[in-house]
Amino acid sequence: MAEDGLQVPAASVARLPLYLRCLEELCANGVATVSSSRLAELAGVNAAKLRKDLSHLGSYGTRGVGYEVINLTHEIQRELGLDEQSPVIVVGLGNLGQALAKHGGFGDRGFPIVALFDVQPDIVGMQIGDLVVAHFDDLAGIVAHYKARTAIISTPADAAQQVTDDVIAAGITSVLNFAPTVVQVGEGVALRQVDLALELQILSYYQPRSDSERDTKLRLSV
Amino acid sequence: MAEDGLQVPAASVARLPLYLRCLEELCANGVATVSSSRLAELAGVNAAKLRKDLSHLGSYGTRGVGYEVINLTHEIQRELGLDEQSPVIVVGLGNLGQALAKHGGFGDRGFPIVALFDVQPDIVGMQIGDLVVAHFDDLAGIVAHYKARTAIISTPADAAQQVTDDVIAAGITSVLNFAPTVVQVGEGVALRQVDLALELQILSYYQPRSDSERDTKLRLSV
DNA sequence: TAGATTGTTAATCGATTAACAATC
DNA sequence: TAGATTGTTAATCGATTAACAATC
Repeated sequence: MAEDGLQVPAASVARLPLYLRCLEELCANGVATVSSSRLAELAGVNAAKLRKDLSHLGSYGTRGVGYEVINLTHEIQRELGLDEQSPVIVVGLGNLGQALAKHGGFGDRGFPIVALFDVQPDIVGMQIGDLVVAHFDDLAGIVAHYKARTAIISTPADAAQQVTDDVIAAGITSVLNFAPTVVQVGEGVALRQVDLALELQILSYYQPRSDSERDTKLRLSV
Repeated sequence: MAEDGLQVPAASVARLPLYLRCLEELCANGVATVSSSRLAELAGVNAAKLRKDLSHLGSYGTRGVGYEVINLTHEIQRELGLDEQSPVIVVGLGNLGQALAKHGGFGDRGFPIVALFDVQPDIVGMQIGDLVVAHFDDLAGIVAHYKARTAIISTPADAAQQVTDDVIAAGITSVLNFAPTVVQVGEGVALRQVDLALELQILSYYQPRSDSERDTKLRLSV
């Protein structure tokens, strides 16, 4: 139960947004009630794991029936702290940063992008979507004005640590780093790192290879 | 030892590209030898974990000395199957797809993007970087021509499953899905899914909150 | 009631980490 | 040799899953 102050295990926390996405799709399709086995199928996970994950939030299902879609949606949103909108800033407006800034998926899910920052003279002042890129020197005032707590870092690797330090100094407490380098943050700051090329390198290991001396790791479907 | 055909644990596989990135940075800085504790520090992981991960590849360190940077780089590349370039296709050239297509980081790390596909009349024919967007109807021939085995899916959610099925039918065996929906693949196909907004929702849980009835989960640094 | 499905238990599995013998 | 660091052991920790009593 959330009221107990018990932590939800990290592996469960990482799956809750996935369930949320599936629930929202069910809701959009007019489905009112869903069983753990059906929701697990949609999310691509084991049904027992899903029930275990949900049990950390409390008992919101009905035995013999399932979960009420709208109710469970709200409980997961509450647990994740998605009750209110969280303004987000983006630092580094190269190709990826521009795409992230124009990407509607953040605002749709409670994370409106409110400000963009760069230092390049040819990028500062550029209009991207509804926003104009500000100079990184103006960070502190703008972050304070919007009460932004979350930053997306999409700078080159060699700038990422300094930018991270600076946004934290300006009041940011959640950092999503897309720069291909490890950044360090102190306690009290939440951090996730996404490296797009790294994902392809992980996939490479599982790619069936016949040319190598190693046995094929996955068989093609029968 | 890789020659034994023993599988490297999934958690270790997911970290090997991270070590690789750190090693390449060390190499660029002219560092010839590195200890597990230094490399672990750069990668942001525990040193014992790093040594355990590397032990699955074989014994490539020297006690009392450390690891030779170039040698270890090659061993990790070999283990991941990064010996040769892997041509990649991108399907769905919206904001994100365009950014991924222009993103130099893939080609730099052995994954040159060789073809782009969409179905929208205003996108097919568009030049993005060095490439022109092809129609998805021409998928099979182009995949065969480039011998592409890896696909990046950046379509809307409602198209992702059909696109995934089609690229697999065309010969793709590794799929990196950015569409915000779960896609299912059969055996013999490797799959990873990245949902950008989902990362922000996970961060939200760990964001210190004083307004909630729940205790703050992380303290601000002392 | 009978059928269905949750919430939880307990067993298993896999990942992490400190410690240290091996050894350069 | 003495100091340093790997590779591995073993203990611990956390995650997964099948099974089923509880119960709608």
